[in-house]
Amino acid sequence: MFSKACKYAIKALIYIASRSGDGSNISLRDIAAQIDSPEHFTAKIMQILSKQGIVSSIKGPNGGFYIERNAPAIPLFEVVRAIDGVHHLTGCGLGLKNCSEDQPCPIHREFSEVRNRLLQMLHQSTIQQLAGELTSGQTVLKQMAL
Amino acid sequence: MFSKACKYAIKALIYIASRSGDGSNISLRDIAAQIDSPEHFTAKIMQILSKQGIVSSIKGPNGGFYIERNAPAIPLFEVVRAIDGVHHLTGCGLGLKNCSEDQPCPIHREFSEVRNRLLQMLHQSTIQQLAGELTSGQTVLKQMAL
DNA sequence: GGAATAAAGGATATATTTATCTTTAATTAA
DNA sequence: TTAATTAAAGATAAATATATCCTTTATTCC
Repeated sequence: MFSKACKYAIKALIYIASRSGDGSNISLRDIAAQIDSPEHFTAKIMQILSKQGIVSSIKGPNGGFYIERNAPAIPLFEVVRAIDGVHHLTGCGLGLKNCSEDQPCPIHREFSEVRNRLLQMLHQSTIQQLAGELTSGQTVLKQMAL
Repeated sequence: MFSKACKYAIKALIYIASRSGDGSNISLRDIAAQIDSPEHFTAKIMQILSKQGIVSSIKGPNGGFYIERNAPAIPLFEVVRAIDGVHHLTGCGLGLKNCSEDQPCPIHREFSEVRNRLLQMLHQSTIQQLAGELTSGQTVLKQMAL
């Protein structure tokens, strides 16, 4: 559904949000350790998120990434859009160039319904809300390896 | 959502089903032309579908692929399973190894709901039903290029 | 100013997916 | 039996996604 890069991005942002607000910055190393991701690859993803203004960063000692406490909530949709783009969220399920009500692909109707659900979910769920559930221990970002 | 290979598979099967039943076999070249796919890549996909018993084939002149007219309906789920596997339909949305109600990832609940919808859709929609809609002109398998 | 820290950026490597090319095997028809 | 046709199979290439490594830039602390 989401690329690995996008999964890392979502997890990283939730972790940062769960630790941000007290003025401390979260280092890449910390992020990668907490979400169980390859550090350098995660760095690339953070750079994209940073350029897009989804996350802020500071260089140097005690530097790292952060999200302003009173920043507007970030819908998951924004993250997916930044990393995976919107095509797979809006394009034809079977890859037709101009699939529409007018000239629908064989799964147009059925697929639209499912994907509208997904879009609705991505717009409703925010990083901050999910970070809250992480902080309260209702959810986890990684698990023991087998 | 689906890999390119899977999209080709779905389109190919719908086309074959829409033309099968009168005893004629559909050649690879015909399929690739009708669904606008790379012929040799499509061949690989058809080989997988053939090995899995989802489609039948005959070599030689007048040979090709076919689906028995009175064969049991093929749910889309079977096709996706054969080509993309089930992991992305059942695994954790964020890639956790043992995501569950017990130890849920941050998007577990929201994602499960969406994906159950998708699974429901994949189980309900069948190649034969979609082929019928193609035959009756309600849907199309390809469109003019830009 | 110099050393240490941490993100940014660039270059490269690996893995996977997608695509193409060539050969082989099976079948048909003449 | 030979030639033609078509799927199957194997090998290779190209494109993309994932991952790693090295250098540069900004900042902090001493």
